Amino acid sequence: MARLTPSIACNDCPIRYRAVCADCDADELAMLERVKTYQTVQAGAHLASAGETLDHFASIVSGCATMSRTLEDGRRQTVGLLLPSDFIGRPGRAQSAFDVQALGEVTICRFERRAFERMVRDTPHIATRLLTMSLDELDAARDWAVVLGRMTAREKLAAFLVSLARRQAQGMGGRVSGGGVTLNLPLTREELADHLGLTIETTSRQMTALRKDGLIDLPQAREILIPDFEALSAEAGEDGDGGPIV
Amino acid sequence: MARLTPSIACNDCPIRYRAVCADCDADELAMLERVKTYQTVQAGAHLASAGETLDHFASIVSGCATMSRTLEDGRRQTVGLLLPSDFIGRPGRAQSAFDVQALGEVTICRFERRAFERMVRDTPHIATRLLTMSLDELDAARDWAVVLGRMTAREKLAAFLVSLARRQAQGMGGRVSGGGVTLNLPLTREELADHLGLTIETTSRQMTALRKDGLIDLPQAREILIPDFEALSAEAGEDGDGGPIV
DNA sequence: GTCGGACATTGATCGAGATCAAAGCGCCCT
DNA sequence: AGGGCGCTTTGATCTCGATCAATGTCCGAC
Repeated sequence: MARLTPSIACNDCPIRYRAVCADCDADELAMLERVKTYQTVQAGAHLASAGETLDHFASIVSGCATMSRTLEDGRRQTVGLLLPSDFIGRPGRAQSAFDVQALGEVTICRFERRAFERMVRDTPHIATRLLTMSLDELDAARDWAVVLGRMTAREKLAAFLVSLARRQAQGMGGRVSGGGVTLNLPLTREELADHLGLTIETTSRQMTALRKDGLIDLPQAREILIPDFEALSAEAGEDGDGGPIV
Repeated sequence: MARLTPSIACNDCPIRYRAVCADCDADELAMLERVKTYQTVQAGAHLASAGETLDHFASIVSGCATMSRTLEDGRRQTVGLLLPSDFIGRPGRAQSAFDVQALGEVTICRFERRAFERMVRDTPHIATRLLTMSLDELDAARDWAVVLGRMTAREKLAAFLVSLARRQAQGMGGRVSGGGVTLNLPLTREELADHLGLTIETTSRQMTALRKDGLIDLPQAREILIPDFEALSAEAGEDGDGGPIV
């Protein structure tokens, strides 16, 4: 499975700015500092809509958002989960290809479009970084296509929990202790189902099945404890190449 | 659905080099011309294997290849179809994330890795172009995830045929005449099934169903005639935003 | 020609997940 | 406390696509 690379993000957001700019002149980013604005939106708010023209880029500071498409008859598929430090917007594209919707309260850091693109143009290594980020997302999207196309409901759920655990551990949003991992599930069962390409009922049933089989514990519906990370990874059909959680 | 942008490709390959380099100094690409080599491989040949370290990039000159992953138990999912002018390899990544396999006889144009990356580094607008290409692929991968996650077998097949028709028309590999479109299907039913996330039997049955419903004609198993492109698009759940075939 | 093998179609049956329906559980509000 | 609402779980049944099995078609080798 793909590993994600640190995103472009702001200096005093609690994010991985240094990683981006270790080899970057402070001056080159000063411009961004001048135009950035913080914004906090409530659960359900649309950060972008498919086809909408955006005048800004953003990175997620806190909270969680989904990228999804809804078909005319109401079927919805989530194509990506955005966590803190993830980037919203596509350099060179004014239009969003998918809906981006806040799950809970979300704080983003916005950059005015023109300023951001000027910086990209004038700072070659930022362009390289953006390319790397895009390729990571591409790998992740294709990995997920394999899950959607060929895995069973149980495997889909296990694969999602494993990947979320890895990302939360990476972003320090989760706790790892003695082989056990605690996950805060930022999605409702419905949002989860939309990501897995399942119905809410099947998702709930598989969650119960994993619990009964001792692979996860559910102190609360939205809090998941993984006692044996390796065991859950095995359910996701991983042969171990995904690496440990930390 | 996503529109693809012309790829990086070689000068005298019958591809869209000019589009790439309209604003490019001939000198900047001369280096590539010196290191490029053509290679023709037979059906089934692996152009890359997941995890394998690649010392080159390539673009497809003729023929067709798939990007896929095979699970340990043999389940396979194709995550992308590579047609002439499509690019193989990921700048900045030495390893391939997926298997790339030739479907029929395939000719590629190879660029030595180091030379290519040097050119990317020294030619900012090439980096921008690569970013654009990656974002196109990202859109395409996410679009396909929606198909895999939420569409019925019939819709999946229709969606694939429509997108293949668009790409072949774009690449002049297909003929458009009086509303009717002829497609050369470069895939066997099995390869098609692996792309659609279905079995070979279901794929075949849906093909027959579309034929019986007059949406396609099948003079031969691998030749598909689309009498009414709009009608087939509608089967794919498109509301018309995908645009016409030409 | 006809043999053999790869590819494709069709039929019969099965089963995972969808659908329809009903509780159960938190939690806020009055 | 009790009512209402959103989220979750569980149960009963149905259906689409998978699976198992057979047959058909094309094409190249001999």
